[in-house]
Amino acid sequence: MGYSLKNCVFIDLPQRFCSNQGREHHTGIFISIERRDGLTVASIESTVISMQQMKVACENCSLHQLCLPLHLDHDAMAALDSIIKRRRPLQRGENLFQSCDKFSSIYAIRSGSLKTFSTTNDGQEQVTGFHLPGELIGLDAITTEEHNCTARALETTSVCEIPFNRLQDLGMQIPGLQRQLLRIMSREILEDQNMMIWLAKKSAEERLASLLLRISKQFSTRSFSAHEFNLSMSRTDIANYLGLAVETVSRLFTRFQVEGLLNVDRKHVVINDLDGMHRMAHSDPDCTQHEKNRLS
Amino acid sequence: MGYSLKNCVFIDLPQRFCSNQGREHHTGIFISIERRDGLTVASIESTVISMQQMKVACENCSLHQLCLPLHLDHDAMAALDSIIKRRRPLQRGENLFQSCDKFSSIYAIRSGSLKTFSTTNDGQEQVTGFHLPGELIGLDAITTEEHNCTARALETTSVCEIPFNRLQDLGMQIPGLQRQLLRIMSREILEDQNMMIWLAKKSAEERLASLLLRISKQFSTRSFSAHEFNLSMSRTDIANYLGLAVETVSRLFTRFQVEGLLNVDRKHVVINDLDGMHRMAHSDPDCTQHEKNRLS
DNA sequence: GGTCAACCATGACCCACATCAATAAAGGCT
DNA sequence: AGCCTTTATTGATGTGGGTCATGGTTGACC
Repeated sequence: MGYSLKNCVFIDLPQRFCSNQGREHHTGIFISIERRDGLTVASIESTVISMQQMKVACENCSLHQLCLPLHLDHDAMAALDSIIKRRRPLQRGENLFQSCDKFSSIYAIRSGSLKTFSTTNDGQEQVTGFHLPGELIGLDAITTEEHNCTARALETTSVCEIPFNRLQDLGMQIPGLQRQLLRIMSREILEDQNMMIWLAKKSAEERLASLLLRISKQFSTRSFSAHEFNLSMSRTDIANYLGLAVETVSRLFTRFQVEGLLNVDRKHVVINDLDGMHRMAHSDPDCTQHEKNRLS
Repeated sequence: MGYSLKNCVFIDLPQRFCSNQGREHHTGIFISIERRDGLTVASIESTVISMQQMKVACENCSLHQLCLPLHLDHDAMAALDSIIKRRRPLQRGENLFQSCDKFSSIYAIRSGSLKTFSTTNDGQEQVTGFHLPGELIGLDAITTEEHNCTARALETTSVCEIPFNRLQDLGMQIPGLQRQLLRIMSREILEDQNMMIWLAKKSAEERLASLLLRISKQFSTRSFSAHEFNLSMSRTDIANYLGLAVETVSRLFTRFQVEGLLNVDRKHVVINDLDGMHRMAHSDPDCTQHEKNRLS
């Protein structure tokens, strides 16, 4: 396993390392070195510097093509930047927002990962998604003006908070921003519908294979390895998300391993046979019909 | 069973009755009389008149509170009205749009009903939704600029076509329109996520009971009976939507009948025991957590 | 180092629902 | 009316994956 500096990313200083815990815009810089698979293997705390010096701006953010893919000029970018609140990172298990919280902002994930889940009235949880850097979450709360699910950090996670009202105001000024928002929400609808298809039609092995392929693809679009990564979520979360029992997920992992498709050691996954996984999934959930037509 | 004139609605003249089939804005008026349950029991063709005389305008439309619930002044409403294309009604089985069609418009359903379904790459269909008057469809195509599912009429169905680009232009002028669009899309995300919960967690009987309750609620918000209605979709569509086998759906209908919850004769459904149905569903899929908190 | 709590793996058993098959009823077409 | 296709119902049988139970790891904390 090789370590590479190209995967060195800048994230906010976790609160426990932070000298001024009280302030919302805390200062400090925390450099973490990530392995190709996204696991943080080392982290260095720098001299504490001011937020201004740090310049964690959308303009410099390697993810802005993912979260709001727009060609904005310097001024528009600065305007967008000015409304974004950067909060202290969440610890594993902390909630970004909870079901029934008043809706005021949407959030762009900068580093780490979260799960979103809602609770049915008979008390059971249903995981509705796993979210990686570059994704926007909280969009489902716009209608109700209250959050309908809880977002919980799966590891140390840092997000940009984007106040929705101010974003709306900005949308009247920056051409294309509104449309981009609609586009992102449209994509989310599409993804949820794809998810409905799996849940209604796919067998357990197809579901797990599809999920692993999707994670693999997400890592590779973020220029990590598509073959080797660490799952940040537990077996229980995976099972819940896929509508299966934990035991089934466990058995499937070992079966995939026996069949030589992958190696798995707890959270660490190495996919040996991507083609075989595709055959196992029997359909790529992220490859839409029109993409397929284009390819063929 | 009583017939009531309050349920008499105006719909477009089906093409086969229409004297000038070629033109997009055909002329003619077709009055259908509906029973409380929404079934068309009689229909009368009037003298052919011009579209201008007919004045099917948003302002007069009984559904505009459902499809774009906004308080617009006369001018804004007229502007909205001017971009809407009213096309000839679809016959049962006709497609409004198909997967891979270029996306240019969203559609508001005026009368009738449609199903949307997508096709997985191994050829099987998955019904992603049933849609009633007042709903907007086609929103999932904004990202890809191509439709990702097919919308097919379940009965004679009339829609308003809303060109998306012109709607976007209008959004820059009419305050609140953009936000309303976001709100509608947000609601769709929410509904899809609820659907994911059923599919992952609910038993067959819970799924069917939930669906029937949802349909009942939809009818009642459109001021039809919540107890008695006609299903416009086939058993196959229901089974497909719920991720079950047709046989299972059929058996469940008879079981619900034996248990005295409802009477069913082919497409005609009378719910005798709404409370019992709620108990059977064991959770109301449309009642979100925050609504529940408010109620308790 | 010891204890406790999560988390994960694996075997034995069983049931809800799919699948297969046969029949019946309804609707469309000539 | 008669024919044919589609749609719905019902029964018999099989199985995928849920449930229950046990034991093994790992990591946090004292």
